[in-house]
Amino acid sequence: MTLDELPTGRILDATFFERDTRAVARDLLDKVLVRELDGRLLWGRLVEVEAYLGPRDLAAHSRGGRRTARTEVMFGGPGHAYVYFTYGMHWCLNFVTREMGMPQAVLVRALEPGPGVGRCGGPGLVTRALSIDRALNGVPLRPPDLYVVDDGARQRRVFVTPRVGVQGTGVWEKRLLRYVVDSPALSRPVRRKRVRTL
DNA sequence: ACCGCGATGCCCT
DNA sequence: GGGCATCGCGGTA
Repeated sequence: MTLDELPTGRILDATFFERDTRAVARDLLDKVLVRELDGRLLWGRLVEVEAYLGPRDLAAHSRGGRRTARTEVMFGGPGHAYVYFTYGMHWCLNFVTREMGMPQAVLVRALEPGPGVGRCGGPGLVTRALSIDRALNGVPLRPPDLYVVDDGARQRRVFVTPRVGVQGTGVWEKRLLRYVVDSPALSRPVRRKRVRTL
């Protein structure tokens, strides 16, 4: 087996995503995100994600049950991509979780990049490296565009921290909803003092 | 190491 | 008009 072979295995389907969002986030770590584009395969191993818990989560786009053109795909059921634009230049990729009508999601923050894939140490870098933009908003997480594979790799120890860039939301900015495994590809390194094991 | 800030455009209880 | 689930650079140390 060569290093540039795509890891193969079971593709995670909607039943995987139709669960507690924190459990989905944790279980996604060390799975492989695959992007197919013009017959090319771009992939990376998930090492950093965040859970966004819907209407009551003041840091979520769907806080207060906001249902707008932007948030609409989060209401559409599990196993779809939610892609949004921020800071005038970055796209961010999420996986929609929970049953239809429950607007929750997991934000993809970092990957260990596969061969030929650029740095993925941050949500804007992930989408740039994998050519993900608004064209993928709402697509189902299955071939031929975008999907997640369980290649059987054993999951490393999981750490939890507060979410990045979440401020001014009271208790929500302290909650441990960022899930990481210790990897050089993280957007911010695991610092023992600020991290708990899950 | 940390901190500040500019870029840039979309969203909007 | 104000804020934003970001990034990279430049300054100070």
